This record gives sequence, C-alpha cells and structure tokens, in this order.
Amino acid sequence: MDWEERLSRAGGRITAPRRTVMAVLRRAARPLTPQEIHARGRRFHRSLGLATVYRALAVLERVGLVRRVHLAARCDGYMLASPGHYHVLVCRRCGRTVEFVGAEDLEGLIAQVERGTGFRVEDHLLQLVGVCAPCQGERPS
Amino acid sequence: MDWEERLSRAGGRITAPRRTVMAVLRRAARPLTPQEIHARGRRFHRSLGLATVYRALAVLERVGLVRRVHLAARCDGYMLASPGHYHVLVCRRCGRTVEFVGAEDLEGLIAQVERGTGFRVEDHLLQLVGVCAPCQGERPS
DNA sequence: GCTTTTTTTGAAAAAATTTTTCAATTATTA
DNA sequence: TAATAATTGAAAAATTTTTTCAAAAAAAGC
Repeated sequence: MDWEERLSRAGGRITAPRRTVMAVLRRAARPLTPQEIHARGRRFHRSLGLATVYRALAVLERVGLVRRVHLAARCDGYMLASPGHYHVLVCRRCGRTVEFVGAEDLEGLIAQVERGTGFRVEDHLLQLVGVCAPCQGERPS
Repeated sequence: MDWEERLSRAGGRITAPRRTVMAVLRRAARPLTPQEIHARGRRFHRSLGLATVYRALAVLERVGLVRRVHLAARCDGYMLASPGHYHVLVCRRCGRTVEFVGAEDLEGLIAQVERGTGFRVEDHLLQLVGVCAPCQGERPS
C-alpha cells in the first residue's frame, strides 16, 4: 500500500500540495521545518501556500506518513515516517537522520516503570542524538 | 547543592524572577507553558514580564534545573529537572508527570544502534506517555 | 464524460508565540 | 558603599501558526 492509498483510505484526498510535501520530504536529507518545505515545494508547485503546507503536514502526520522530530532546540522538523514504529537518530553536526526499530528493547524498561509508578504506559518517544560516520571524520567544530 | 548554588556557579544571578519561575514549577503538577508560568508567577511577583520568563527558562534549562517536555502536540511545556539524567512519563489524561531513571536500560540498545548505523550516540530523549493510576480508575473520556 | 457534493486551496488577515531593544534596576564584586 | 556587569520590564519587532472565505479541485454519482 503506497502513501496515496493510505491517505485515501483515511478519507483524505490526493492533491498537488500534498504530493509536493511528500516529494520534498522524500528528497530531504534531514528533517525540514514547514518554512523549508514550503520554500522547496514552490519549485515544484509555484503557487503553494504556507498555510497549505501546515495543513498538509497535520493530515500526513495524523495518518502516520510523516513524523515530527523533536529536538532540544527546535521542535518543528518533519521527516517521512516509515510504516511501523520507528525511532529516530539525528546527527547534531549535519542533521542527517536515520530511523531504527527499538520497541522490543524498551519493553523491559517500560514494564519496570509501570510497576514503579502505577502508570499504564501507552506510547513512547525515543530519539537519539549523535554524530554520523562522515561527520566523525571531520575537524571538530 | 541547591538550585541557587547551581545557578550561581554557572555564572547566573539569583533574582526575583528566577526565584518565581522556580517556585511556580516546584508547585506545578504538570509541565507548564511559558504563558502559564507567567500567569502563575504574577501572583508572587506582580510586575513579572513574559519576556523575562522566556529568558529565565532559557537560563535554567541551560543549567539543567529545568527540563523542556516535548509532547506530540505541543512542545512548549517546562517542568523542574531532577539532577542527573532522568526521563519523563506523562499522563495523557491529567498531565501529571513523573521522572524515572532509565539510562542503563538503553545502553544495549544504543550500542546496537551505533553498530548498525556508524553514528556515535551522544544523547537521547526518551519520554513515555500513559495513564496514571488515579486516571485509570475514572470513566474513559 | 459530465454534474453534484464535499474537501482542499491560496491569499490575506488575525492570532499567538518568541525575540530584541533599551533605559532603568538590581545583584555581585571589590 | 561604590563600581561593574548582568538582568529586568515594557514595548516593539519578528516569527510562527491558525483562521477566514471565496475559488478551485477531487471524488462520487449518474
């Protein structure tokens, strides 16, 4: 099932602006802000409005096609979401982002937290920050 | 070492607005936005400015006394940070927040991700969302 | 393919959030 | 206590996000 079908099934329409946002994110090497998506999207779709980018991101995120990346400083970066539950690893030098699966490894921890706090844990947000292989070779900033 | 000493050692001054922000967060049952901190802080400190709250939060966060909580929807909530590396568990019903230690449990996962991606992992953000014990008893919303 | 219905869009305006500026005030240091 | 350097509040500016609304476009029905 491709993204258009996923969006369709969720009741959303396939439109040029949404295609553009997906295309921009597919080409992106790092999470992009709505502004950045808008600027890049305009190359494909001259009249694309910024408000429409916000609306497209909201829909695509709700459907699970796009993921919002929360960083310490800024939390307005978006990237494509792989289907399934993934986590994110961001390079603090170049912004490059990699997804990884890691839910199983958290199960023990979550069970322990549930026992200790009485909470029923339903979801989690795990993001790692580091330096990617190419950036490790470069002169420290 | 109390928070005033920690801030002092980091070169920051102990001022009424900063005391107010700390007092508000100490009393808070859930992460608060800068606006909320400002509104509550004014009860103690009539002339407190919103810009000053932003500035105080930035300093206190840099020093590690305050933690920014990133949630899916909003990522402008702040709470007091316990010294050391803690994680956060938020109740999605009432907003109540609990901290827990969990770094060790992530070590295996992190080592595995480093092997798989070539990144050197330096930091991580882990937050759990669930329902706290009291809210589990209530009628589902 | 055409028409109808409903969603989505772009532009502008509005609202909300965050940052900057700057003179006055306050905390620290000597 | 005086000197100094950081911090403050208020207002303005900048930025980000949301709303409004008529026009355009997508999906569904015929």
